[in-house]
Amino acid sequence: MYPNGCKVTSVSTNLDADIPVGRRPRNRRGEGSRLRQDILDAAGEILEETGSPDAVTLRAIARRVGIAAPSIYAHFPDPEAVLVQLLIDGFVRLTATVEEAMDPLSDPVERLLAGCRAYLRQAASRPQLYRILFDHADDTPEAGTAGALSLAQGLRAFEVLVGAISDCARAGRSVSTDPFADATAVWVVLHGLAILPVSNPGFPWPPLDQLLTTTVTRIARIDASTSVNQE
Amino acid sequence: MYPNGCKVTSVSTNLDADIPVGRRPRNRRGEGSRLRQDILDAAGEILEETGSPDAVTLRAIARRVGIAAPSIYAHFPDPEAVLVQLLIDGFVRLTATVEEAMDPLSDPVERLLAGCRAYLRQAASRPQLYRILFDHADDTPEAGTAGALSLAQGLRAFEVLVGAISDCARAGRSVSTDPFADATAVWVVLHGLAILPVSNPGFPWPPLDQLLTTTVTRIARIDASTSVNQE
DNA sequence: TGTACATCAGTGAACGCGCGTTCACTGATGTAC
DNA sequence: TGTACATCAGTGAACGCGCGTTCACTGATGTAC
Repeated sequence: MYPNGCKVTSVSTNLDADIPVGRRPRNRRGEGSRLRQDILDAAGEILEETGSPDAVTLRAIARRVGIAAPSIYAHFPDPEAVLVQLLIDGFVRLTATVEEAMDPLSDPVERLLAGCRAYLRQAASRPQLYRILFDHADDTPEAGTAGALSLAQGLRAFEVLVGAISDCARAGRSVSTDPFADATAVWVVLHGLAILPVSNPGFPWPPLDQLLTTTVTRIARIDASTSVNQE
Repeated sequence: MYPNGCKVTSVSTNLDADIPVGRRPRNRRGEGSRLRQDILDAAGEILEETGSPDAVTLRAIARRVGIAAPSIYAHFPDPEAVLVQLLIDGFVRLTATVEEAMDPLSDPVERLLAGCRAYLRQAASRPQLYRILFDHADDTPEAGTAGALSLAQGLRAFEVLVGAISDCARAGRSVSTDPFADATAVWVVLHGLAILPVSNPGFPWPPLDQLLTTTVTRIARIDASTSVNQE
């Protein structure tokens, strides 16, 4: 929140309800864009704490960052734009994490499973953001900007998944005859595993990593004898 | 909206912005509880149209039903209670639909698949309600009341699913050794299939019913030769 | 090296809006006599 | 059969709140001379 590490020495008189604790030290000249990242961080925190995009208001962000609400207009045209940027960043991070996890591996089965695990790890790191990434219908206000990009990003990541299953089949490790349909099923499982344990913590979940491995292995029709992490 | 079928003859002067179109004819004595259902119906419509529980406000409901906002207090203590009732009803309907679809069938594989199809059909009939049923984290305000009930209802429906897979195994139609874990995986798939096609209509989905059948068959380890709807 | 000044980064007061909630009320419906 | 009256089903005005957005402003930072 205070990236330059300054302590706020003078205690705020706190007359304005919008600025409850201390005040953020102003940025040096040319460092105004730091506030932009602080705004995004604060918005992300609010989103994870409340789980509701509607709670990400200009004034809530301003309170958290320690600035006056109108200061946000210097960096974003309106609160919707903050949310859109949050979604875009989330999508980019998700696909980047999956690709980085798969890239260094050569064994096709391990590549597939590593990508799936990375997907769930990234989703779990910001569960509410992940949920909103996929749950909003496409006709939602933010779909115009973020929706188009998310589809493009998602399709790119999806091709990696299809490729991984194709590689398994080519290597004789899978008997899949329709890698695209099987990749779709894998994605469906990933989404369910990313959402349900978060929203239903009271359910007696079996070990999730084993559930993932077993299920993906069966869906992608990977020969049990050739895989390491078998049930 | 006008359950007794009366037409509103006098056009409202529309001075109050909360009552834009006509006015609802008042109920006869003893029929006050009709308004309760009208309120729930209106709230459900708002939820499906906006996709946001925050949009289900007292005043939005009142506008849609054609009453003054305070009239709702005669039937619900606050807007949260309307939403909670909506979620409870949704959960009851979901589990009832699944059980009704499975009940008349004797073949264990067909029972399992029919239950899964009924689950998706019911979810698709009110996609936003379904989403909110499962997506809200348990620490959300409405979790106190609806969360507990939803867990109980959900576990009951889940036992039906576990039983169906066990039946398949007992009948020699499945080689599943862990029906509980397999039922969990099937639920994960059902949730993904209920959510993703709605939120990502732009994705090139393969035929969903075939995707469901294939995936559930593989997860529950049902022998391909004994099942009818095989790929 | 000192000083006037432009600019950058952000402030504070104000507005109108929709919201939840309260309160006293109204007028049609049914009932007791 | 007629009439006074209790009750039911809902109204309308008002309040305080948090919100998005606007506007004129301020004061520290750096720069030109």
